[in-house]
Amino acid sequence: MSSIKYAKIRLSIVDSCLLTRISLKHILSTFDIIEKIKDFENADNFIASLKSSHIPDIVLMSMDLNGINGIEATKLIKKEFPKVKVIILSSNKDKEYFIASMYEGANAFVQKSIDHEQLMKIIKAVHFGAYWIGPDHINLYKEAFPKPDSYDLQNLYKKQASSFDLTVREKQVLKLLVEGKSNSEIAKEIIISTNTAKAHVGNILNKMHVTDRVQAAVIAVKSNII
Amino acid sequence: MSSIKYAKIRLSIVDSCLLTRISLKHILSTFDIIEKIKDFENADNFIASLKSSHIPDIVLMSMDLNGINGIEATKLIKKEFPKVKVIILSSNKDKEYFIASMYEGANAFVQKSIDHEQLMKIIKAVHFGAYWIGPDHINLYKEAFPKPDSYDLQNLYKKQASSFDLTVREKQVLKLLVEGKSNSEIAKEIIISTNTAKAHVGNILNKMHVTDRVQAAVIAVKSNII
DNA sequence: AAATAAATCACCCGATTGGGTAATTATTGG
DNA sequence: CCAATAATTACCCAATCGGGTGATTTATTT
Repeated sequence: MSSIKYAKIRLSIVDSCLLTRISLKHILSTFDIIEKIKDFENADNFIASLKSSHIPDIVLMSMDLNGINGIEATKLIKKEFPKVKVIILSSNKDKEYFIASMYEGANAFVQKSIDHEQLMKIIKAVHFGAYWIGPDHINLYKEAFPKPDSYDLQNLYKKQASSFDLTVREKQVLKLLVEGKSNSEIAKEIIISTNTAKAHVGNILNKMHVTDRVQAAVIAVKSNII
Repeated sequence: MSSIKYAKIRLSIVDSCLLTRISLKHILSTFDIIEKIKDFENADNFIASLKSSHIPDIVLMSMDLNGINGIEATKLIKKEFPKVKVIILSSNKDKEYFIASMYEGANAFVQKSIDHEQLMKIIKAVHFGAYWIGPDHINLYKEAFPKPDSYDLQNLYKKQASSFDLTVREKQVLKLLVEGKSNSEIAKEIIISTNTAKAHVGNILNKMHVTDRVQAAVIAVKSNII
């Protein structure tokens, strides 16, 4: 069987609870893919250690920590040591924890309730470059990406503005309208008369099938017609 | 060494190009983790095959196909057969392809330029449940998630509405305002007088530090104060 | 050359808005 | 219990808005 060779993995563990650190270290050290494991009781110490020398491939980072928490730690780590993969371990599956962790570039968001074999698989997948998102968060993950406007590969995210057939000038006016400018302010900005600005806005409302500028602005913002 | 055991993987390949299908099938079949490989020249045939019987664990789906494309196919597959993992193979690294694929629930978005060993690793990681996002798209991935408003675990996504200190009633009015309703329509909707609606709107404008309802609506939409 | 569309401006009119000021009634937190 | 806040309404006023209708100029297309 053509088995995949994994390079040895240098691991660090950051958790405020000593017993957790000891246990995790013990059980993970039985996998000889793991080269060495260092542990830290808080993120500050861990980050300080990165600066002095030993940079691990992966860090298992608990969410609740004394000092800076797992999310902020992820941000700092990814900023200065982007090669370090971060696996967030959370006992809380609060979706906001997940979303914020992902925003900061975490490679995995893992419930502490999983067993060590699963964790090991996740560590390997992450080491290879994968992201791991638990079943509880898959929907959030999907929703994080915008829905395509069509399934035509050429027009996946074709702005709806063009489907409204707004002219160049009208898009320009719409943009100012979205900024909350009045007709006369719009007029001043692009050097036309207030009457013309008014005419443009009227045409925009017609084309967008709405009856007032607030609706036009909301649709413009929601559908990214900048 | 405590090696991870992978269950055999049933694979399908969907690509319009016969040569690609043959070559891929040939090279992947040298990995005996792969149980059997079926191939299809378009997504319609593949999806039809799912309905008749043989459901694979993973499908390698080309983006450009005759008939429905890889993205739409992903949508249909995930809707009816959510257990099937979809790996999108694209020769084009257009970010819109990536984003749309991810929205539809693809498990990996892979450039066709990778080699078979890497592909195999990705297949394994995906089979376990991981997501794989290539280095070209990591930034897009990060940006897909909203930035936290703070690093306090209790207030990661505290809506800015509360920083505007809008009352419950005001938020209710703001919501209707965002829908493009006039003061009198708002009044009818929540059964208050037009004067009261007007007063609420005035207070909202003050609290949000804007001078007209369009700006309030735009800020509300952009900052998710629904 | 003719037709079409985009951009420009004017004038009218009734409805709506935003900014004040002021007052009444809960409700709630010290 | 008292002060503060929220929610309610009224009235006034100037400015703005949205809906018409109509007209001119300049490109672009046919």
